[in-house]
Amino acid sequence: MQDGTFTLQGHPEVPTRHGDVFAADCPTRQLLDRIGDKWSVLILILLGEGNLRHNALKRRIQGISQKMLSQTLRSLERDGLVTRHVRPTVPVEVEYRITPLGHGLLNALRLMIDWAGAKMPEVAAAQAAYDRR
Amino acid sequence: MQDGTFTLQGHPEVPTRHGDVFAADCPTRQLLDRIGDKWSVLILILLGEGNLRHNALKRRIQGISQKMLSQTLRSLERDGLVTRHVRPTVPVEVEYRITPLGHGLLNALRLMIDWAGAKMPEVAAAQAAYDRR
DNA sequence: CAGCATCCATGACGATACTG
DNA sequence: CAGTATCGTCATGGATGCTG
Repeated sequence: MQDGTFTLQGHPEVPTRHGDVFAADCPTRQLLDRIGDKWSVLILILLGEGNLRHNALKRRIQGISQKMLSQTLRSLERDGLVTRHVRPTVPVEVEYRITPLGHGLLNALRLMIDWAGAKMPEVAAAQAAYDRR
Repeated sequence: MQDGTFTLQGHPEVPTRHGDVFAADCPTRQLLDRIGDKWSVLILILLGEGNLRHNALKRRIQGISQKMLSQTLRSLERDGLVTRHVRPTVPVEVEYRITPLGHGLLNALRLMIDWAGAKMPEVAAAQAAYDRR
């Protein structure tokens, strides 16, 4: 395990040897840099349910601009999380599919997504309490 | 479950009723808005290992500015994920602790963090392949 | 030690217009 | 239909200096 890497398997004991660097190349930070944006996870979730074409995605994700959809899809494709399939009809038909790697990520996100659904109200309550002091 | 909420428990079947809105108030999006920033998760991980004072955190997280550390800690405190404890010594001593809510989130992130450690190299490889075409 | 205030650079994102 | 190009706006975050 290189410096700046941590896996957080156990708990307190064995501080997982992240030296004291917690470097920018820490994988968790790299991942968050990619999926921490406004649309990536949403797109992954939708593609996890089935292949979709550009416009279908656009319709499902209300509020996304055409530019951000393209940009995010490219980024996901570049990261090997989705693939792009063109059928040379007229006009062209482009379908996006999630890759096994992308599906693995989606699985890893599942707990987080469920936690959000269950606990964000508590977070909102904490915020309200904080703000009202 | 309100519109725009999804939990992704099962899989394809039962598309989890997110209408077609996928609204901005979807809890996952809200959560990502908060932890998708540059430092929140890192701080949570460190505090998950034990209480730490301001400067201790600063030393552990190389590269964080004083401003961002303060700002992120406030945000986490506001969200009920960490608490701030002041000892009125001279000079003051401020310790930050993770809350049960924060610990729950950390648990929910564990899979994601582990995935990052295991699979980010694959992502990097995919990127390299994409860029070299 | 802990932390706020200020200034500034960068980039994320949205709106709009145009192309194969 | 599936994009690219361009422009403007705004938020994020870094650097610096000051305070109790």
